[in-house]
Parts: sequence; structure tokens; C-alpha cells
Amino acid sequence: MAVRMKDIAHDLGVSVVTVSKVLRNHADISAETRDRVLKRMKELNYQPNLAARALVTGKSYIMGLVVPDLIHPFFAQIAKKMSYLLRDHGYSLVTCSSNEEPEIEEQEIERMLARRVDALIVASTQFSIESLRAMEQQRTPYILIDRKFAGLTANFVGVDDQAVGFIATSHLIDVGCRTIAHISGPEVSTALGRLDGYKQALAKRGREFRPEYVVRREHGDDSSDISGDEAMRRLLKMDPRPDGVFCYNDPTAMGAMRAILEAGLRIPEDIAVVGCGNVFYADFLRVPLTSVDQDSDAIGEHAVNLAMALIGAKTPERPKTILLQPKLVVRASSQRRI
Amino acid sequence: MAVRMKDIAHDLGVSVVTVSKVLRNHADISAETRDRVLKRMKELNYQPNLAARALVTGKSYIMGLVVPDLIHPFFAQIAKKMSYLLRDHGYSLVTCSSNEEPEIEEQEIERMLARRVDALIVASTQFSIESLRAMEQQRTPYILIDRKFAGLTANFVGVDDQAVGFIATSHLIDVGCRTIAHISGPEVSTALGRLDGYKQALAKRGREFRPEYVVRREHGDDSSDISGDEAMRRLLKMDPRPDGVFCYNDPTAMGAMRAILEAGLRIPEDIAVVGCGNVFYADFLRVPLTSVDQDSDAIGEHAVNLAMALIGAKTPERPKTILLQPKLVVRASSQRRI
DNA sequence: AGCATATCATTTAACGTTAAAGTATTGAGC
DNA sequence: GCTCAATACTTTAACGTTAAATGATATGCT
Repeated sequence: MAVRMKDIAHDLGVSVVTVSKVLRNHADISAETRDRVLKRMKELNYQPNLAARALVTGKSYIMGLVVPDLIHPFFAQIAKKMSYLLRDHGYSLVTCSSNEEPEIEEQEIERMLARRVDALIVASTQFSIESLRAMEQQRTPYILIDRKFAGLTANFVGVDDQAVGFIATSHLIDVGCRTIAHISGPEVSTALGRLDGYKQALAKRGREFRPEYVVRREHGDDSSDISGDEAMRRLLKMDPRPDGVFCYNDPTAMGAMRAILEAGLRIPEDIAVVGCGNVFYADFLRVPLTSVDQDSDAIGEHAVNLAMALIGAKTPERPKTILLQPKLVVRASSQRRI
Repeated sequence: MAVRMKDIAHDLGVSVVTVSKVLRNHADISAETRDRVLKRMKELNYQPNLAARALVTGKSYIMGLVVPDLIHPFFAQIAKKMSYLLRDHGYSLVTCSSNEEPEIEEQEIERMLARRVDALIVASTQFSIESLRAMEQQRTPYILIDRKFAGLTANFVGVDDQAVGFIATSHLIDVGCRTIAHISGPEVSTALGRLDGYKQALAKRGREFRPEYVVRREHGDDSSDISGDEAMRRLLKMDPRPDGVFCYNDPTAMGAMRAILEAGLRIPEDIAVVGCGNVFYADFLRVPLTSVDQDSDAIGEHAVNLAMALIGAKTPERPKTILLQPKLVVRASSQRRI
């Protein structure tokens, strides 16, 4: 069906290799032949078969991206940015939403490896590093984003999660909160890092860390708003009631805000709220949400650049860690007169 | 680097084809040989090279998806649902965000065709059907989603946009709005269809259609909120001022709501607002937004099923159109006491 | 015994491309 | 006139897999 080099070669009475060389701008082709080939290519709208090329060159020009949830703006933005940047490198992006399920993630990584992607970018939902084994074994370069594994030296691009927790909590202290709660996320490095930052901020400002004011959400990222709501309801029953909450991410914060408002309390007067992710609609929420920005674009860009470097390297490089510094975007949900 | 059939065949002293047959569950292999091969495959963690297989079978088991904006929850949801469903068919999804640029879209479609994707799903930003030519020529099955082209009989899956405009506008009439404006979108079928439905609803209820109350946004989907804001500012200057607005999509409605609130007016008392898309955070907005739901999941599901049917068909089928009926989700932004 | 059939495996060729090596032809240099 | 080099191609082989044809051996039937 599709046009092949063979067709063009046959039409012009040259060899297939000559056609191939024209396509790849080899030097040893006369101007005349080159023009004839190019002309015929255009006429037939020839497109090289990338699968065949991949087979012989060993490069697929495909990059894989596995994220827990494609709808989450944080990951969607990374995917968009990557797709944009990869275009100029001649790459395509194979995407997969693992829905926070380790099994799906593992299965999908294996499929991408079977496709011989040139590199893999993974925001893992795994608790163990078991699924990374396959990538190591195939010696396919891979980069972890957002979530890392303790004690594992792999390429990593993400924000400094301790800093996230630290600046969010420090801000709540700055605006005068006395009892600051934290709604934490699932058992992954991001949640643990932010919790750590929360503790550090409390310690630095001479506040006592009280474990009962840290609530762990039940669900994964999928329905963060619901679990944020539930977690907040529990916090509202505490005595003393917290007057500030740092939430694992923005959807969680949205759920928490709903719980607060439905309890007849005011934001930020009664309880100040800070989220993380800085979703683009944070400004449009019932109470515009103060949030820690993670700069998805920068993560996507660093990931692509690092991946390109890894692909280009002749020998395996030492794993690199790129830690981005988050910044706070203050909105109404935490602006109170002190 | 990677393990090949050749390695396994050599290890066991059988031919490569025997290994291949075991992999594909061919009948003419003895139980003993089968077990030996499977055992060795497991030991070496063998993964078949899908590029090589694609070359010889002519099926890549890759599906392409091109959308204007991956961050837009409507498209992100479709991508997620598709990625989920395709997994069970053994397919991978190659995604691309065209950023509403026809050139990128065309370029990316060509690249996907070069990869010999088995089918393409496209939410086109094109004004002409020029870029579809390549797909027709390669006889690669393709399905348009969301946006279609007048006078073109291609496979299509999307909501009935006239119905979208009709039920949104009828609802505004129902809640007592006298002067209903419409903020329209870019020059694509979705915007035109919704505008049409808006007109039909007005006509049916004996209202006069006044072109000056229809404002076309400047930007593409990329910064809908900003253009919604700008469009609304213009509408606020009109006399009489509209007391109801139907917005092309939810981000546009969010921008419009901001403009209304900043002008010191109330929603819905002074102006009722209806959007389209029913983004999951509609409920969390400053004023919870009434919106027409387009059911991304259903679109993704129908697209995958149709694509599978097209791939499986021996002869090209007659193009099919699947029109989904939208439904209104009423929230505070349009709930007024009549 | 003779022949057909079933079972299990092998050989050959192909998919569309590229890498590497080889072969004419031309022209320059001395 | 011979060598050497440069130019412009072609030939051969390979990438890892599958489709189709073929071969070998054992089994059953008359």
C-alpha cells in the first residue's frame, strides 16, 4: 500500500541504496540523481518506514512516558511540554496512564521496552524498585520524575519536596497560624518529602510536631478531592481545631476547602489553606488557593534534555539528579491580616 | 544487548521458527519443546522486538492520538480512557498535543503515518481537510473526534454540538433570562454547531437572534480563560446588558465569570452562566458552574471500539458517525429563583 | 507391506531499511 | 601511460521477526 524506496528506485532505474542515501543526505550522490529522487519522493509522497529503520539502526526515535494520571494537570503539562520538545528531535512520545496501579505500570514499561523505546520517563507508583529491573536489564536509559526511591541512584528530575513542605508550612506560620495540620498523600517519596519539610519548618520555628495533626489520605491521586474532604472532616473534630492546613496537592486542598466551608467556617480567617501543584484554575476556585508551584514545564524540559544526553552518550553515564526549587504562589486562601 | 529468538534457539538447539511458534502458541509444537522454550524465555526475560514483528506482519499495534491540547481535561480524559482500553488489545498509544497549530498537527500526522500506526484518532485544528489527505492516501484508518468537517464523510465520534447549544440556551431561558449572550469559540465545527443550537433554542422559544450578542473569542483553546474574560467585558458594555451567557467551553466560562464578578455583579442573580465540558473542578469554582457534559470517557471508548473494528475489517467500511447526546449538569451559576 | 495421515520441526524467503564494502568511470599528476 | 584519488554509484549482508513451503518420523489402516 505505502510507497517504498524500492518503488522509487525502480521508477528511476537506480538502486535502493541510492534512494536511501539521498534521503539521509549522503555526500556521494550527484546533484542530478539527488534531484530526480527527491522529485519522485515528493510526487509519491514517500514516507520512510520508521519501523524498518528502527530495526536496522537500533534507534526507534520513540520515547516512553508513564505517569500515574494523565488528567492531573501536573502530569498532563509534563506530557504536553515533552511532546512539544521531542518534535524537534524527531521523536514521538508514547504515553500511558498507570492509574496509580503498580501492575499496570510494570506491564506498560515492559511493553515499551519491547517496542525498544530509546528512553523511558517514569513517574512511578511503585513501592519497590522491582519494575525498574527490566529497564536496567535492557540497558534502556530511564529517568524517574516527580517520585524517587530512597537509596536508589537513578536519573531523577523533580522538585525538592522537602522544600515544598518547608515553604508551605513556613508561610502558614508567617500568616499567624498556631495549629497547623497536614493532609498527606500516598506512601511515595513526594508525600514523605513534603511531610518532612512540614516537620522541619515546625522545628525551625520552635513549634511542636504533633503526629495526630497529620492525616494520611486513603485514596491515590485518582480521587484526591474526596479524600481531602474526608481527611479535613476528621481534622475539624480535633481540639484545638487547626487554623492552618498544608495539603499534599491541590485536589486534596479543594476537597479540604469544601469540608471547611460546609462546616460553616471561613477561609482563611478560621483556617488558612495551602496546596501544592498550582493548577491553572487555582485562581478561579471558591477561595483562590495558595499553592506551591512545581513548574511542570521545567520538569518536562529537563527530562527531555537529560534523556537526549543519555541516548547520545556512548558509555553509560553516572546517574544525575536534577532538583528544582519550588516557589509559593500566595492567593486568598492564606492571606489573612495578622 | 536485548535477548533475541536466535539466542534462545541456539541455547536449546532448535530453530528460530520453533521459538517463534511457541511464542505465538502455534499448534505444531510438542509439549516438551514448548516447555523448554518457555522456560528459557523466562530465564532470559525475553521480550519480542515489536518493531521487527511490525515490519513483517504489517501491524504495529500502535494507535495515534492527536489533540489540540493535552492539558484540557476534555482531551486528557479521552487520552487516559483510550490508553486504558488499548492496553487490553495489546496496543500502545502515541500522543501529540498540536497546540492548536495546524502545521504541527499535519507534521505529526505524517510522522505517525511513517510509524505505520494501525489507526489514527484526530481532534483536528485544521480549517481545511488538506492534512487528512495523507491518511487517505496511506489507507490508514482514521477517526475524527470532537471536531468534524462540513461535507466530509469520515469516521466521527463526538457530541451533538447543536444539542449542546440548544440545551444550554434553553436552560437559560427556563431560568428566566431575557437577554442571552453567547461567547463562541474558534472557527471549528464545535463552535459553529453550538452557535447553531443557541440560535435554534432562541427561535423555538420565540426570541429574536441578535448577532451583536454573539462574541467570538480571539485565542485558541490555549488561553480560553483570558479570552473569555475579554469577551465578557465587551458584553457587559452592551445595552441592555445580557442576563445570561452560554460559553463555548468551561475555561471560557471561568474567564467570563471573573469579568462578571470583578464588575461587581452577581452570578447568577445578575447574570447566569453556562459552560461546556463539565470539568471535574466545576463544582469547586468561585461560583459552581452549570455545564454541559460531553462524556469524554464515552468518546474515548467509542473511538477505540470503532478503531478496532476498522483495523479488523478486511475491506474498507463505509464511514460511521457516532453522535453522543450531551446532558446538562446544573449548578449554582444558573440556579436562580424565577 | 504399502500408503495415507498426523505430528513436529526445519528451511527458505520476505518485510523495508541501512552499514559496509566493492566497482566502474573520470580526471589529475608526473 | 601509469598510478592514485575522487566521484558516483551498486552489491551484499544484516536487523529480528513471521509466513509459507518443505521435510522427517512415527502411527494407523487396509
